[in-house]
Amino acid sequence: MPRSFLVKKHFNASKKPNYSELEGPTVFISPYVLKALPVPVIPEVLSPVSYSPITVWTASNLPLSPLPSDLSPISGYPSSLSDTSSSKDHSGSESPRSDEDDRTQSSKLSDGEKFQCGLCNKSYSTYSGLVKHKQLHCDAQTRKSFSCKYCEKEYVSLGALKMHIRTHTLPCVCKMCGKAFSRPWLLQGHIRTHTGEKPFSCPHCSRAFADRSNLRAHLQTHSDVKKYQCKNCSKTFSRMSLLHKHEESGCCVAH
DNA sequence: CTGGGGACGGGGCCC
DNA sequence: AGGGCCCCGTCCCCA
Repeated sequence: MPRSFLVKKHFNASKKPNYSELEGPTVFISPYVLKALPVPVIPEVLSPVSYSPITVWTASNLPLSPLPSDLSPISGYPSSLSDTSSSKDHSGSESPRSDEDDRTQSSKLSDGEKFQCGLCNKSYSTYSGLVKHKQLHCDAQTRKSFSCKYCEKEYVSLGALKMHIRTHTLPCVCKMCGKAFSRPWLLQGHIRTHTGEKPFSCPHCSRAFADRSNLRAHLQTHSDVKKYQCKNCSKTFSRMSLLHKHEESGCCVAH
């Protein structure tokens, strides 16, 4: 499954966004453009978008700290522990349990890791580490998700939601054509379409590409056995889209 | 119709 | 915690 589809899409994905209709803070990030253009550049600091007070979670109203009392696992636990949380957080996938179960499970473990998440069994040396984990992952999961106010997408973590919201606000604007992008590096890639810069060269031929993904796809054309293979006829393709076309056309085997 | 290139989206990882 | 980058992917267009 493509990672882009880890979230539900409720709109026609084939439509490209109408950038001009989307509003939000803008930031111009390309030093190249800054140097090249006589146009006045106003680098605005990317600030949180002000959202209307509705019930869905957004980047600005997420219950980061403290959690609502009905969600907070804090009661009954020491609050003065330093935050020396253990290894990186990891989203669990087990079946949800109640908050009370969580508190019961968040009990003392071994010497190094004393607090355990009741949902994914991940352990932390401090209670605050456990709280941070639960806020960003497991509590979010048991509460379904963080929902975007601009669309109906849902995310299991705050960071993912924040990143997604940028796809609505599109804060990175090309000074040459006005096109807007969600992330600075997307804008940088776009600027190469203006400058003609192609920093990604094929080691097998003289071609160069502005986009690393396009080079990767191109490299497939040099391979005898390509990455995407038809299950029916074993024919291989350089791109998944070509494989899909092949399969949809009926392949060479009757279904 | 097929294969390939161009442009771009988005989640995850790393610093 | 946030930004940059990587990787994987899609869509559109054209030869």
